[in-house]
Amino acid sequence: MSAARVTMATVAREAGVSPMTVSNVLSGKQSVSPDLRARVAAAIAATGYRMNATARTLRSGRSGVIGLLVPGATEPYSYYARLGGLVAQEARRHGLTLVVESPGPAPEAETELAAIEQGRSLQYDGMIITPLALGPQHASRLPADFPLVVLGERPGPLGVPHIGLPNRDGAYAATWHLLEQGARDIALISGAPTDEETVLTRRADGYRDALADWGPEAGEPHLVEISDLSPYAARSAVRESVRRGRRPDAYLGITDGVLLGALRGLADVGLHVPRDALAIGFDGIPEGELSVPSISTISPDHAWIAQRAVALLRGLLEAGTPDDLEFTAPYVLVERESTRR
Amino acid sequence: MSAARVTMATVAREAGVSPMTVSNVLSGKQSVSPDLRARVAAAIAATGYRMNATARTLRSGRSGVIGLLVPGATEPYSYYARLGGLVAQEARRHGLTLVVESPGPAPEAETELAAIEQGRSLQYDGMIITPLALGPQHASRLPADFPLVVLGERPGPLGVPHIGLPNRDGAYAATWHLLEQGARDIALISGAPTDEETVLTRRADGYRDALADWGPEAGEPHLVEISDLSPYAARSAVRESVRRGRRPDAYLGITDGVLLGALRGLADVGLHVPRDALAIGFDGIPEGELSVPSISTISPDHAWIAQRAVALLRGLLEAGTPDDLEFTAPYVLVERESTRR
DNA sequence: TTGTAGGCGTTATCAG
DNA sequence: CTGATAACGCCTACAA
Repeated sequence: MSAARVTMATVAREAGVSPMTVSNVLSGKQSVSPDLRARVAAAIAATGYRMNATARTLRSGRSGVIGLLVPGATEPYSYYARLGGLVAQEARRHGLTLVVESPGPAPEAETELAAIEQGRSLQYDGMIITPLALGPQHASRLPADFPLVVLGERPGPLGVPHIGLPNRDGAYAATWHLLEQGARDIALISGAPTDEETVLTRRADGYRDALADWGPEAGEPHLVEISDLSPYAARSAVRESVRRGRRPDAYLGITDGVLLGALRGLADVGLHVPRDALAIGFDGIPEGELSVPSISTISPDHAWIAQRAVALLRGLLEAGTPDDLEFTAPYVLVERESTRR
Repeated sequence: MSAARVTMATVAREAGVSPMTVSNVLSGKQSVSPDLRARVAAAIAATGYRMNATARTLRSGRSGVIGLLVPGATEPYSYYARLGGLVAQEARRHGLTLVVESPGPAPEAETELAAIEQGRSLQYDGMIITPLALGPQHASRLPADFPLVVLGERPGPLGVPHIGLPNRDGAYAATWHLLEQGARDIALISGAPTDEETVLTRRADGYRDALADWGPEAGEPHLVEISDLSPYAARSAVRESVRRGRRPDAYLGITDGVLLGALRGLADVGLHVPRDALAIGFDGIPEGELSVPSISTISPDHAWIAQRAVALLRGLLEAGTPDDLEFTAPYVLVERESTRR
């Protein structure tokens, strides 16, 4: 005995009304008399009916689902896990469902494009994306008629709303804070510099500018180079750099995750923060408050970003391209144990 | 000028074939002559056609999407973030797409049921769920004809495949390890005990049994009670318990996240692990390897769980209910700094 | 306020 | 190997 399919027609028959009336009751669009409304509700309960969202989407052209594309959300100390939660909450407030797509942490343009394609294919109403690998050269391959909001450094100027992070200014503030705390030999822990403008180059700019503005006694820029932005890479890179005799009096981590890996690397060689070196990160992940020592950080306003991203996407859905396309998230410098002498 | 809709019919016209042939080329079900295959491919490229997965799902009854329901995946130190990544990877290997639904960390049965309903409504082929609040009393409200695989403690015996964690045995092993390392006053950091069988009660059982088996000198069971399973709750609970004069020589955290919060709480009052107390957790989250000190833990085999969960779900999709419904994940005790004298 | 007709884009089925 | 037909479950548009 296979369970009979229950559709709106089934419910309609049970309630003695037309399918359209069932639809109206469910969507609450048209006004339906209380009598029928009750009969339909009873019939739904009796039949165990559940809406087929797929059919609704096919017909109406709207799914009520938005996608969030974040790289490496399942990696340890990922900034994106936190952001994802806030965006989901904000989406729910507006009656939208959020689904998260998270390709691996390796930034591959094809993977990112495929994830966008998939969201489009699944008829998401739009997506909020954080491209890591997409550059201006891929701009033409982004679907033109698919609402997109870009977070973080953008792949060149597209006609797409964009929420940037305060990368340069934040890194500047972080570096300045280290200098104020007495640091005079600050190492930046980051990936190899590139020609393109990325989050790495922007933050490195802020770091260098701060050192330059402070004056000669701020010391020269110095990079502890890591192969990827994982805490693991940072751990071994910092450990080896210390073993090779490099002993800066402060570290600026390109992300909080990287900085936490660096702290672990320092512990590996018996060094202690803030006693032996100061340290500050970037991202404001919650784990930074719980670590020992807790880490100072540049914390962009994640709630602001989530709210703005969803608002921009909703604007795209309802009103077309807005006037203002460029936004930069506010930030605060959070001072914790890792920069306290 | 609005972009014209491009459907299979458009492609078919461009290629001079029927829509059915386009469908066959795309799905690879039927064999199509190389000539037509090439013409269709060219037409797809020329028109910029993308499949509408919604329509395909409606007609075929299969979406190729499976849902993963994990509570609090975006919370700091969540065990589920890690697991989600592995399940996604495993699903991809089988041509399935995984989407993650993550209600907040608060265990509310209605929220969990709603998330399952939503997955069903969106025509997911099935879901892998980790119910926190669902109990036997909700069993009847689970959709009967919707493939489900349950992870963790199950809401009573359902006719549903279930992968359990080695909760009792793992907690036993963890406690025993602390005893072997010399601990004689071990506190369990956990939520208030309940009547129902939950992850909390199972792990507490293992803890108590190990103390009993060791003998009188193992000391009495002692609970540091936390209001929820977050690291924040653990931090304040442990800190306050120390301030009230409680000074056990070891802690067993009900989860790694809880234990990391506890370490932070100990640091708040100037206590150091492993010098002043030993500590071990449960879950094997990657952050436990990176913290200072790194934490010993009971680490269930996450890859095994992910693989088995997807295999079970696929079995449900293709072959109906399997013979074996009950599985328990293997685990290893990972010894790190937090239990090294 | 309620009902009827038709189609959203795809694929199952079966005939050619 | 290819194509015509119909249907998946719902909602837009319009009529009653």
